[in-house]
Amino acid sequence: MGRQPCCDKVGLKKGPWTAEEDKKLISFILTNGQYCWRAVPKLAGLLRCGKSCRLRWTNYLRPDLKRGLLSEYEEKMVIDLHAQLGNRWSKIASHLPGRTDNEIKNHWNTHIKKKLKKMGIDPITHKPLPNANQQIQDHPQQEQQQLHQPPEEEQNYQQLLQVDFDTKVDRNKELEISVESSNGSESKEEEQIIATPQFETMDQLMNEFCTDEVPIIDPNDILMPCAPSSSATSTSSSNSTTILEDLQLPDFEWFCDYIDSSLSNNNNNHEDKNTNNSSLTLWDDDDFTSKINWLISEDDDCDGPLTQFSRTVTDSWTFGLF
DNA sequence: AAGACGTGCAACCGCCGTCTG
DNA sequence: GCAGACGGCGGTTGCACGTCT
Repeated sequence: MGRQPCCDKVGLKKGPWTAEEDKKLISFILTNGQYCWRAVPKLAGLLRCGKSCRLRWTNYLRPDLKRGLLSEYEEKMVIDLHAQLGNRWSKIASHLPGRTDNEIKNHWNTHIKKKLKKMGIDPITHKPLPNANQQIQDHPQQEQQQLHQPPEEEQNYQQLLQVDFDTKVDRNKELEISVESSNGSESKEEEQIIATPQFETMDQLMNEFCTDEVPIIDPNDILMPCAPSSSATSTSSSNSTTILEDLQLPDFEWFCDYIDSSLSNNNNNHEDKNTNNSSLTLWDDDDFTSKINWLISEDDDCDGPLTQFSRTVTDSWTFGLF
């Protein structure tokens, strides 16, 4: 006999999640943490299968997620990592704190692919498209010349991938990403990939990550304000800065202080949490839970922001808050 | 103004390796 | 050891929204 089925799949709801369902899922995980997705729907009062709950949580509700379009820096990383790893989106995502594999996959398919094709680069092989090769065969003299002078599109591609080192250093200072050194569990193939990055400027960058581990995010990262999205979708392009100001939300410092004191007061917990997900440190504190309860409050007399504003608006700032 | 078309993204589907009873 | 569920992953779909005609 194997395990019990995760759900009977009868009468389960599908399709987009409602704010109500989100609240239930958030409340449940805040209270119980994430341990057994099979049990989550029943215990949380959701007519969803555990898989759907897990997906919703990891791709959308997780507090350490960044929202909005990928930055130029992140996009460069995605392109380079894709050149090395292929469509292994989860691996790629593990190098980009706060980004999900789904998000990166979507961004690749909708933005980067087109960008590369426009530049004459095959998004699969990361090499010039066959047309360019054909031209080389037709004009061998040009080929010789191109050995010394890469074609324009390739130069553009290199420029696209050329991460400004100063920017990178500043960015890393800003993020202060905790890096776990590779423990040798990686496959040799992947070690080779990481050890010999395609682009020199990515070399140090790649060595700072363990490919299989999601980089531990400094709590301060989670607090970074969401950059106003330039997405075409109206829902995600709301001006979060203005909204934050309008809301007069409490200073984010309380959360930094909370994390700092929490971690310094309990080293053992810190270690345990690090092995899991730094964001999960949130769930253990009653005070924090009460704050979240306030955020998602349904009380008519004292509505939390999540109930006061439309979902699209809250999306843009709650994650910044976290 | 309205229908057609294009775009972006959340969510689903199905496969696979791992784990459990 | 085995059957079957779990969790993770990548591919795909469907819908909402924006733009074009």
